[in-house]
Amino acid sequence: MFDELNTQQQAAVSHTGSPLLIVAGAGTGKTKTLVARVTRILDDDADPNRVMLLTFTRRAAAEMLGRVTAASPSRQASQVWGGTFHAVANRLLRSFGQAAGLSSGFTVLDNSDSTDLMGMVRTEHGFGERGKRFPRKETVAAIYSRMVSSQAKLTAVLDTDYPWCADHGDDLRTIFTEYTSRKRANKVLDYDDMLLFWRGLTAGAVGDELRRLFDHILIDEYQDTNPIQADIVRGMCRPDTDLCAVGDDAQAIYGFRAATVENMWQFPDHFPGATTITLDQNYRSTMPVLAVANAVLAQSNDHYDKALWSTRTDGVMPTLVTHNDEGDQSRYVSTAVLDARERGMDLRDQAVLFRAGHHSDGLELELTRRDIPYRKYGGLKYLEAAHVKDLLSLLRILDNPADQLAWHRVLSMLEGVGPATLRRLSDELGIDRQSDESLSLFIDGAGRTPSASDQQAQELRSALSDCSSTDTSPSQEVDRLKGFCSMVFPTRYDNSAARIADIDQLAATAANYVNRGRFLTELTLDPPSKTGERAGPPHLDDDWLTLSTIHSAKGLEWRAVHLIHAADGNIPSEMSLGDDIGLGEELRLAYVAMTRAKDELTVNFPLRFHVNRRALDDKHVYAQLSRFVDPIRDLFHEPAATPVTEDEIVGLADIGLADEVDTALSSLWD
DNA sequence: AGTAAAAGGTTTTTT
DNA sequence: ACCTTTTACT
Repeated sequence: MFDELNTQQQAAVSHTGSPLLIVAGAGTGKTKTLVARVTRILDDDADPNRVMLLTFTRRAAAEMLGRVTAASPSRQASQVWGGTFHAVANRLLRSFGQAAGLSSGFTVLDNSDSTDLMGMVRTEHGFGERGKRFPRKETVAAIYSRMVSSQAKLTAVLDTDYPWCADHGDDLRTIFTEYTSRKRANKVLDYDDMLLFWRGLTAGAVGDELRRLFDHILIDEYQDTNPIQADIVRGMCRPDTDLCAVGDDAQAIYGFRAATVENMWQFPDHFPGATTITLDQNYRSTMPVLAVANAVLAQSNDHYDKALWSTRTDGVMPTLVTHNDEGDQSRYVSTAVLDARERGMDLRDQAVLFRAGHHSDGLELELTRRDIPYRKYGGLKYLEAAHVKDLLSLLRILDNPADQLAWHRVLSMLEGVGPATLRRLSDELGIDRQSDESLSLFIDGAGRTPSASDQQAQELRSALSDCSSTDTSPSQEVDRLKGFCSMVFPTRYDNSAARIADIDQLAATAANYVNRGRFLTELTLDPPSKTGERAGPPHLDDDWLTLSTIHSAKGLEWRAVHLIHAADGNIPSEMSLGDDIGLGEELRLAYVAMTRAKDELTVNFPLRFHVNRRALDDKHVYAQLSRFVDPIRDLFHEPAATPVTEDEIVGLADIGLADEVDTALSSLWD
């Protein structure tokens, strides 16, 4: 493995004796180098349990460790502490949390949970009541999170990022105070808490103990860490800890989450004596693709002294295609994907990338019509679907009866329970007082539920009873609770059958776990990405096209990349036009998207797009090509706009059918 | 009074 | 698809 590396990569792998920063441009073999370095460390007889590999997603960690194992299973790479900052934080807090006054049975709140809790507090304090404008709960939660993770004062955050909320500083303070104490009382932690508590532990009494746990710490995607994460890294290092961080400042795209490239730039200051090694030979893409990517980056105000180069000087010019509207774009891309497959590129060698989750809506319809299997990453998560949250809330009250948020959600599922009844029930069950008795009280019949829901309440009580009294596995519990869901879903949701089917899928996922709490935590820290609904069960198709937001595509590569909706306002997003910092990030996003392509890059741009998301009306605007692409059009091949021919629509029987049906219908009243 | 049904308006990116 | 607001029922 070592022999296959270039000189710089080899240096990065074998370096010892001081902290190491690897500055690795896109496609320069960063993963390969990290894998080789972990391998080398284990071959040097390190105890795998004393090696920590922090990555941006759990998938990345699993993949890297898998590759270490593949070379030689005896290395026991699975023992390495691999995962995201949050996943490792969770693991450490379960064992050491007591030192910080944390109950080991805490529940983790995901984003929408914390937003809901924020909303609960907001409503209870009567903010935003009729007439008075007040930031929405999403905004309140976003302000809070930005404040916490950037470690800035509330007033500073309001000034720079939320000037229109500046008037509500005092009310926000009230909400934040209450939100925090509510979290503690409910024994729940939000994402930010996990990092804060980890950092707190390193600074506290058990700090030395923590620092003794690991001899080797490796961190991937260091440019996308926030100040707290940088503190954690410093806090986990002894003077002799072997530290290695890898990053690329040109690919920093998580500024909205308070990540800062300062962490990379200050690495030599934070870790005196640090060595820096730069990787700049790109092994991924052809020169024509890199020429475009480099030209995008060169437009930045920031100075990136990296021009990627490759020995792959052959290759086709990237293509820039202008379409009339989104429909044309969807049809063109679908056809292009199939054409590429005919030329020998499997669907799995191709990806469609876009700025925002909903940008693929139209394309997904077209792919479904043509029976092209796909998987979508990023965008709306399966876990965020209301009915899935319903079921998870049921599991959560079993796991942590102090979880007020989960109780509220569960009780509201009952017919006839609105805000008023909910308040009364909470009182009768002691939910607002975080009584651990709430669950047993409820099971034993406490809490006067409305008569309209007698049957439902009875089923709920008995289901909860079955799941809490006997020694049941998570999947059995999901299965048992499904009965209650089937009673409640039909009145609550439109397509209840499909939603109940989703519960089955959840039961299947649960089958991999023996412990309910663990199941819940892993699900929130590493949510399964939603697959296209028509793509079928994941394992039936062995070849599928990837649809992904640019953010979720980080670190991945495909032979062919189709970038869609490259209009100004989408890339860069119009939300980010306010300041140079935002704009810079959008530019890097475009750069990340383009550097995912190995052989073929196509940039698509629909001239006309609907103002309203669901395109229910015909309101539209004419868009301009992305400002990042327009100045460098000469680096692209631009085919003459070819209208989609009728041939390409063959097989789409419903085109004519819709007219037929409409005619038949109107004949009823004409 | 309190809940349910209907209408209206909104969504960047994610651990 | 979802959340909030409005209106209509009990």
